[in-house]
Amino acid sequence: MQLEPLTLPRRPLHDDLVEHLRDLIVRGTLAPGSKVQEQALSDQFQVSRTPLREALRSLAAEGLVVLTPRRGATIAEITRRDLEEAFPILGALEALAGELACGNLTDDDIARARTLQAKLVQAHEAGDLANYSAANAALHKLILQAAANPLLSKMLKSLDGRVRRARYMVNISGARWAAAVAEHEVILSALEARDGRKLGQILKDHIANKLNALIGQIDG
Amino acid sequence: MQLEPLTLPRRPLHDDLVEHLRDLIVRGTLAPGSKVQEQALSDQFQVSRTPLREALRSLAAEGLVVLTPRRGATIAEITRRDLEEAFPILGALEALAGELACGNLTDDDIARARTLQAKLVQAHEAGDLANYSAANAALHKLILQAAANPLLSKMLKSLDGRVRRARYMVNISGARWAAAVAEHEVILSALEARDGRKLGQILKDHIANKLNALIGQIDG
DNA sequence: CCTATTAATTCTGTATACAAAATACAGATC
DNA sequence: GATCTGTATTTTGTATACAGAATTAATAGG
Repeated sequence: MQLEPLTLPRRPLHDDLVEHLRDLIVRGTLAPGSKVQEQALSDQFQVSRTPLREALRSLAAEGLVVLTPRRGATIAEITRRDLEEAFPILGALEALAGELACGNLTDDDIARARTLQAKLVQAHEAGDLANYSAANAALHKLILQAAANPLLSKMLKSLDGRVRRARYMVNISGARWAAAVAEHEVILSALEARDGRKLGQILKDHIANKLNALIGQIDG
Repeated sequence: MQLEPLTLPRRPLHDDLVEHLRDLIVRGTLAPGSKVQEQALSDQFQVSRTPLREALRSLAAEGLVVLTPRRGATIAEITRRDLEEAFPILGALEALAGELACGNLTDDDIARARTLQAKLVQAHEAGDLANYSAANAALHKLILQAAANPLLSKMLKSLDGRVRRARYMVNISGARWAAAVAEHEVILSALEARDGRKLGQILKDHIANKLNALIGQIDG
């Protein structure tokens, strides 16, 4: 008899390092622009430089660290220009995800989306940012799953990692929050109508508005 | 007096390896699905395993190789499903590039584009695939430069690497070639009109047609 | 006291070494 | 003859070692 693979927890060290470091970077613990001393970090994590260097290469591919030959690694800065470059791409890909999702959405998906939207509104009214973010993330995940394009999911996740750091730096304004909730209502209606083109356009605008809100806070 | 950095040619080995390996993979010399023995490859390139492994990590991030823990690296397969996932993304991003480009195109850019289009038509009539491809690539590059979004350029380059391998496997049909030339004429007219929305839509369709042509050849 | 040059130190890039896991192989058992 | 089990070999994962470049400290000269 054949047992299930059972996913034994034996994972390479550098994979753990990638996840841990990504978390530290996205959360801002490792500050943008700061130099990464390989020796220091590998000492701190109790590993040798070899797996650490491999992890840094992965993170460099994601754009979270910058590798300069013979000069080592630094945590990638996140400039206004970076955001202005990333957000239109994010918008285009979210729009694509929306369009693709509309072709696959089941009635059950839409019902779940409506439930999440209710939670989102409720969290907003309660001023509960944590639950709002959770519902928001769940909605995005639902759309991505319906889009059924793993490569698209992966690319969006990577892009999101780049810009998420900026959101950790600023706190959402009351006006922007209310506007976002309103936009989500429109998103839901397009979703329920399975109107791919409209959903795509709305998601694109939604992302563009996010960028403007962010930029307004980062520098006048 | 301070001399310019002068871009000394001292590049890390793994960067060279990345480029060389990418070339071998894209051209099909390293066949999809084949296992990559670290020792064997590092012996062949006369380097140690350390830089080779770092190069493999970079290529894994690009999606050209697949790393399985404790089981090593294999050259990524390129399935019909992979193409069906990658092309819509390629289309969305090319469309975005077109839209962005329209906002920045100078008269000189448009003049150069028209010249390239003429070369493209000429090469097609002469049956000169090499020059056609060159003109085609130059046109794409022109649009990307006008789009002025380095991140977008980088992502498109990476995506292109994924699908380019498939194009090395099949040869373009006469009908598809003629259609592509016709589509390029429409692209040019949208570009001359600086009609971003239209250009985006056309580029998207153009990519979708490419996918269909490819799929038709890979399997019926 | 400041600048320029040089020496010392630190850090990266690469090679090698070793441990553990995976694979291949051989013999044993049914 | 096929399958299972234990051993040998190969291969990956990680650590350490060493050479050379980059940075910093130190010293000499103005």
